[in-house]
Amino acid sequence: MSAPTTANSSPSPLRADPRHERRALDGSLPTDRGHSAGPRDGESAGAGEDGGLRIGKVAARAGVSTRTLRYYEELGLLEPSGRTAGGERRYQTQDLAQLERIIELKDLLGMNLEAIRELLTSRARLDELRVAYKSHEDAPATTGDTVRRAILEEALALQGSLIERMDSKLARLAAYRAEIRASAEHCAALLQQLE
Amino acid sequence: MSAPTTANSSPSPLRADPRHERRALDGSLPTDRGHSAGPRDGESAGAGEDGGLRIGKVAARAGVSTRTLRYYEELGLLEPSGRTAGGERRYQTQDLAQLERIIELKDLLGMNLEAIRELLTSRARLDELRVAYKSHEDAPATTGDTVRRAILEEALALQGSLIERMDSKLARLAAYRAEIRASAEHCAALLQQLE
DNA sequence: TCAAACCTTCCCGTTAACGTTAATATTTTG
DNA sequence: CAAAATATTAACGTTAACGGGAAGGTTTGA
Repeated sequence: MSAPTTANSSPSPLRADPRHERRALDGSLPTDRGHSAGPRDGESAGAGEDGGLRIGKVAARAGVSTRTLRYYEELGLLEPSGRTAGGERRYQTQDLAQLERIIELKDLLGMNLEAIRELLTSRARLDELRVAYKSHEDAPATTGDTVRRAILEEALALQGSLIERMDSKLARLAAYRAEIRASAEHCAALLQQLE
Repeated sequence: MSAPTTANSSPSPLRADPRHERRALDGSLPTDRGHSAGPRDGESAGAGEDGGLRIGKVAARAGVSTRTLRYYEELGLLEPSGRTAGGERRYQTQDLAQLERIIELKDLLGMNLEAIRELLTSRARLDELRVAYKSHEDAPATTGDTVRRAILEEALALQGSLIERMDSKLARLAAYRAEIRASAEHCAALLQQLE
């Protein structure tokens, strides 16, 4: 039911990983997908070579409908990194990751899409902060420290509230589980007596 | 499609008599039964002394609307233990507990009301099973054991599936938390460096 | 090359879970 | 006991989160 291809090697969001060179939500991917003389098809038909995945493929992989993806885009939750000249959406790896997050937040925390959008906006903000942090890394300490501190503190606050939220849910879930568990053990004990 | 004439006074045939006292599950609301000399109003309004709580009070305590309570009743999720001669709903302690469960299941597990109804039906079934179990407690072991065993096994299966469900959710939630947590700690470390 | 498959943007429909209002009855309280 | 508060049923309205189809353009595989 879940995506089998769990390339779950997602690094910590705030980790300074230079490989992740994604700018802001500009989405200005070069629509020029020239046929360079290369391997013309990796292995899957639905996926463009380097242009990204088509919507149908993404939907199938994530177990949602194409309508859902377009809806998420309409709400500002998930924007494909690019489009073809003809206007087709092309999703890339980070878009898939984003979709995963959306689905997780929806299923796990039961958040509605608007709340998720806000949260993801915060998350995007964190990415921005990270970039900003890096860009101030070599600034003179006099002004740079102030900026860096502010950035980190904002990030910490964001994450703190998220964690708080999750902890609350975790605790309540655990309590509920314990309740059921106790009753189950009682049953089990009774069954034991019959042996 | 759905007939508007919802038989509101249809006692669930499968429902055990709800008058017996529940013993697990607190369901303990501040039973301010003490009307000693002092601030006399306390909560005189809304709560009948022994007839149970009126719908408005129950709704307020649970943080839902009266409409919601009636809706839950319409769906067969929550039926007040009694009614007044005039037809007003009167909720008792076990009804409040039931409402709590509904809300928990909705919020925590993100279940829809239909699924909750099924689950609660199962739970009611468990209560029945317990009653049946007790009533067979002094039956001759030849036939009694068979019945008891079947009862307990059904109960165990029900609880097992519930726990499984919760565990899955717990694990995923914990994983998600860890992810956020790691990034937060990275932030904290960076902040530390600035000191 | 060319049909099949897939995509695009509207736009209306659906379902769950209530909200809201209306017209009326009941309960509480001064 | 009468007013005020709260309740009842019934009916229609709303919102979120999509589903589904039409009319037409784009990509793709043979």
